[in-house]
Amino acid sequence: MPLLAEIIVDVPTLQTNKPFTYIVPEELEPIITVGMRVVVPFGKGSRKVQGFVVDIKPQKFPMDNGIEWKRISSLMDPLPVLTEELIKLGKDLSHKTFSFQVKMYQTMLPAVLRAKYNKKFIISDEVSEDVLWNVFKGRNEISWDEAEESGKLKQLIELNKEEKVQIEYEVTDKKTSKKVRIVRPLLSFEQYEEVIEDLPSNAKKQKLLVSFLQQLEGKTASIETFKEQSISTQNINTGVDKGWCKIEEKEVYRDPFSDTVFEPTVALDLTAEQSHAFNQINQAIQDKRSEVFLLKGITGSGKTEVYLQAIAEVLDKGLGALMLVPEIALTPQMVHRFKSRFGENVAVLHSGLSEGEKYDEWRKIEKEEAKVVVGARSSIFAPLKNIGIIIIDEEHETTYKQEEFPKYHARDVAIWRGQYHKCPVVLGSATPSLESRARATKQVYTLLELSKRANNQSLPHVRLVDMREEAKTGNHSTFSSLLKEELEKRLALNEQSVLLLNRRGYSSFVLCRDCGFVLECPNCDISQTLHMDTKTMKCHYCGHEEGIPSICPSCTSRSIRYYGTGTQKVEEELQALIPSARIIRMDVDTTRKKGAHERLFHSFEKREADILLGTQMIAKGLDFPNVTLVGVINADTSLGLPDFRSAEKTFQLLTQVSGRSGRGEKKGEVVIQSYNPEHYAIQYAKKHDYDAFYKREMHLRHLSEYSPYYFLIKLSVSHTNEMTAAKKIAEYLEFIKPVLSKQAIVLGPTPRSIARTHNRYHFQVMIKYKREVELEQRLHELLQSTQKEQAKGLYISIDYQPLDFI
DNA sequence: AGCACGCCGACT
DNA sequence: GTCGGCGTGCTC
Repeated sequence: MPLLAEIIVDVPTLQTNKPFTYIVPEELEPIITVGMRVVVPFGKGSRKVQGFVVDIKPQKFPMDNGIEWKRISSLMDPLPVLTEELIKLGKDLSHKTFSFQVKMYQTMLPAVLRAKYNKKFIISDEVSEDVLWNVFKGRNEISWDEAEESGKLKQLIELNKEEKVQIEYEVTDKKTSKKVRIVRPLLSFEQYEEVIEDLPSNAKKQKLLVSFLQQLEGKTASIETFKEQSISTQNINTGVDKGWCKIEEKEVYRDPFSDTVFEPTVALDLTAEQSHAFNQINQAIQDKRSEVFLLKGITGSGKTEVYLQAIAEVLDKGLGALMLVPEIALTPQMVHRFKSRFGENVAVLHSGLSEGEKYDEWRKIEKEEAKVVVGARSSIFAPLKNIGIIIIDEEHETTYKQEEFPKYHARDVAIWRGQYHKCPVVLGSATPSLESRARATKQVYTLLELSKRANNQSLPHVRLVDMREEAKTGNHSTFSSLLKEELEKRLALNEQSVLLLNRRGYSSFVLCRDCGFVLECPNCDISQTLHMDTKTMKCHYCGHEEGIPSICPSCTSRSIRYYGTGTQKVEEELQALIPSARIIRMDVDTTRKKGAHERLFHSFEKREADILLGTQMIAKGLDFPNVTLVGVINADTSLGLPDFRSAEKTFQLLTQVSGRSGRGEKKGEVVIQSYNPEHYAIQYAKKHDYDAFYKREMHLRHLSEYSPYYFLIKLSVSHTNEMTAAKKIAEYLEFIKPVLSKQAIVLGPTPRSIARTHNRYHFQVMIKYKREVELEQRLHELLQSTQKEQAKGLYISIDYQPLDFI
């Protein structure tokens, strides 16, 4: 009985976002498996496209509803690249995130497995001598691109109509494996003995070769090792000719860490708190329970050691472990700790690797050669077959939500996979997101707390500097006298300092230099953004607009102006202020090159500099024992963002960066400069009081009806014509409104902050809601019913639980 | 996405 | 009269 395969084709449109049925050719029947990539003919011209096999079933009836099935052309993989789990996950996620199923599968796989399409012309009938030589250059095929370049495209299309040449579609991928050439000895020890005896005495190189082959005792060795013995490839070739050995190709993995030595480490003794957390997690591992834990541990409390020991338990049971970090390039120390503890069993996936390196790491996981995966967001799709634990470190980080389509959140995926594998999910953070903390209060998650630092060192002492006061005393520089003094003190003591330049988002807003006032929207309680194009202040939520104030509405001062600072400028100022200081600057400019992060961090670690000056990227999980001072140059920038999470983000950032101080023997200090030192986010960060901040912020979120009390959906529309875009979004809103309950709150429609990009006008609507049973379905209907308009240049996008509003 | 079918304007 | 414009609809 013939087999049928259900296939998701690589045609990202709504109409094709479902499986298509194909006949499995007889010769493929024994090898085809669900999860493989295939090449299938698709559409009128039966052009070849890539597809994913999502189901295989026997053909029960000759042809059920009059559809004539086509046959699969070929397989692209010898083994499946997607597991049944990932196929199901991709389907669920595409629905949840309003994106196409193929796109989901493509994001799950390394980029080299993405299809590459080639169009080419093939001679199928006799052609004239002129065509053969001038168009095809003597060959019997020519690629579309080549034909286009040489200007022969028209002629070829003509020939195609005459059926003299055919157009063919080729599907390939960029997959490459790195191969090394190895030498295999072919004779026995005794036989080599004889060969040596028979060699003429002047054949020195050959003698060397034969005795080396003899030493190998039948094992293979790379050509490189022969070269080390000063045996050239040519010498080996002579050996091949004489039948002493042969050259073979062997696949090797590109190892991005090949030149790093990892000293093995053993489990450390756990503190009482750590043990308690570990036992709870371990219980879930042993019971195979899909419990979600929120591990809230202050900076330096040893969360990583708890992760490591939990993973060790998982490995003991023969299962795999998945560990997510915000961005590996920024946390080389974390990778180091994992490699040191679990050695070869660790696969690392992050954006700093080349496509080939990523593919090799991915294959190690697929072949179950590595059971511990450490990586950034997309590693949540690692093809581990039996997962025993999933950990998301720094769970509050926004990098876990992908900003492009498909807009998935790694935390949601983690929980999905945790349920599938019946394993615990651990969300770790010193400053959990309000959403997660609230879920812990409602006992959806289990809260585990680490309130003491592992080295028993107390948290650093934090001092606030009121920059308004500083200005009054005539100091208009970026550095307060206290911060300058403290920096000089560290220099004298030969201790190190970390300076944070807060540039989150660097959205422009106005701030009063005398009283710290930031202009807020009267309707939305978030700061308004400066728009130089229209010379107005705008609210990104509701579209409220007003003039740029020239006098501070709060204190009538004239010092109200645009606020922002660049790293390079600060570095120059700092160097002028303390000429003897050795400074490392870390920002997008100095870290653009591959491996630059590691190099700079390493240099700082070796004490080649006194001060590490950088943006957000220096705030995360770094552990430098010699750092005793952390300075925050401008705590306010992140407060001024037009985002209801700006206080939360500021609190998190200040807490994270403060935690970099005093991790060694010596006690740490923190100096925070601010124009708003009385702001609760800054005050609670100073006191290291997460719980108080949480209570206060939850109260405010409740009052202003934001997350976690309300969910959010963002609908955006864009068009080259401003009127069309505006009209359409209003129309779509009218379509959605009837299914909304009275509880739902609609904000907008409003033009987007950068209202026009790429000559398109953008409008958006936010819907805040608690429970809307029909909303998701209605939005899918909206996408379905607007296909014609979408084809005509109207873009519609839906962002489920967006993290930003800009 | 890409290809065919189909119904209106300027041409051998 | 036709060649070809791209609007519309479908792809196992």
